[in-house]
Amino acid sequence: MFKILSTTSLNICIASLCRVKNLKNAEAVLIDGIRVGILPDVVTYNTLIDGYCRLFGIDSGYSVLGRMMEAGIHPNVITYNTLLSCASRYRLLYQSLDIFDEMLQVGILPDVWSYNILMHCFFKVGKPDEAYRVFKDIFLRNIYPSPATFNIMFTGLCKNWYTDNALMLLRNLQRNGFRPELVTYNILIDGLCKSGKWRTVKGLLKEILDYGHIPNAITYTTVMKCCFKNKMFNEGLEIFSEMKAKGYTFDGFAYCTVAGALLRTGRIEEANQCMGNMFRSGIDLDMVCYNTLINLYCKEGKLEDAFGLLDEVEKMGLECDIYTHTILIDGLCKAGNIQGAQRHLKYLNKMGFGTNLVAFNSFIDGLCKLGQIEYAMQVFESMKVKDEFTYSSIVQGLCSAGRFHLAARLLLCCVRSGVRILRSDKKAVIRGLRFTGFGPQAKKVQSNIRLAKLLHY
DNA sequence: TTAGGGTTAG
Repeated sequence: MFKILSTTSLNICIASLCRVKNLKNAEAVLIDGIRVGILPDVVTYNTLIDGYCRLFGIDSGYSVLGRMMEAGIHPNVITYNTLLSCASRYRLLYQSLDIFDEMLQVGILPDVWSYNILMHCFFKVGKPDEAYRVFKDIFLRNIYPSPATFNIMFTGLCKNWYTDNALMLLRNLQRNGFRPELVTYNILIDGLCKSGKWRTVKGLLKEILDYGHIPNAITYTTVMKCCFKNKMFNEGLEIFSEMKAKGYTFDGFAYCTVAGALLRTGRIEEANQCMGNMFRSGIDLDMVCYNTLINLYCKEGKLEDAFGLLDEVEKMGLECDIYTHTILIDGLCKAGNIQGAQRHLKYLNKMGFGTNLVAFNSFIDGLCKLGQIEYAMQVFESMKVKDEFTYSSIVQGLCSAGRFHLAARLLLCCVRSGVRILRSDKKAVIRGLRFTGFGPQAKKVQSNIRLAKLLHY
């Protein structure tokens, strides 16, 4: 057992308990310490504030701050940054701004971390312009930026689809002597991959080497996923082999990327082999690995195994997430078990996951494929948010039911709102209208779609 | 105290 001899050892002990979310014991250690004359300091309380914030949210963090003040210990910049990062984690922008103000009011000067966290928060809530203002503010106030300042900026720009701006910023900074870290390149490569800018990615991969960086497991996984996305399957699998040879498959990331791509393209047997290799490699499996395994069982039609694994995972104390449940709902729909899927959708809601577009899309698709178009339409109309998947399933469902006019209306509505459609959906509607004797209408739909597309692009 | 890769639907 760890012996508490000083405030430092008290802090180390409390920090390790907070890390494993054991706040009860952390509090007990604090009381024991005080009893034997080892008094807590600002580090002790900052650690506790972080622990409470992570487990129970910002309000409980503030109540620890109250206790801290009662104990006569003054908060410092780290105390406020901890509260700030908690607010940012929950995307509470206005609370973040309040904390920033409060910090100034109590006479604590925000440091580069405070600005970094605030900038990150603006990006998270989809306000890149405001984030950029914070970024500029750092320089205007003569605060020395940290490497994270730039990386948060690049991540935010890429995640908000401003990859061109991110690249321009990189070039500007480089002209002023900025030397990008490997992390910076990984962020940009991921953003560019997701925007389909494969040629620029290739250029950056060369540049990494010019700077003397060695691409790591993250670089490889990012590029491998990009290959799969661009239907460059063999190239992706070659990268996977290279990763194995280099010892970069020490966790589940690469295996799950490969298995996910194989499952999406119907290569079930190969996905099975890939997951088997992951198992045999003896790496620690996390929730994403289990989700991929559950997905594999569902795709193989082994629903019992999928639910059995769900039970096992829960018994192990791992927390199932929105992916787990969506995979299961899709599995149930594909197996024709609509009632089961409906039950699971309700369960999802009960568990506080909120409405999930992907799960509802799976449900609508399941209903359409089973010919329950009336029910599918009811669900469709009740959905506030719809995307290309929702429209695609319902249009195909309506076509299968011979309701081509309604399918055409929805298809047009979809294109007019800027949502892209599959060529197969358009084909099904046009062909259906023609074959049922509505040739002129089919032509009109075709030209309307063309016009809507022109107006949008 | 902040930043990078993997898992869901047509």
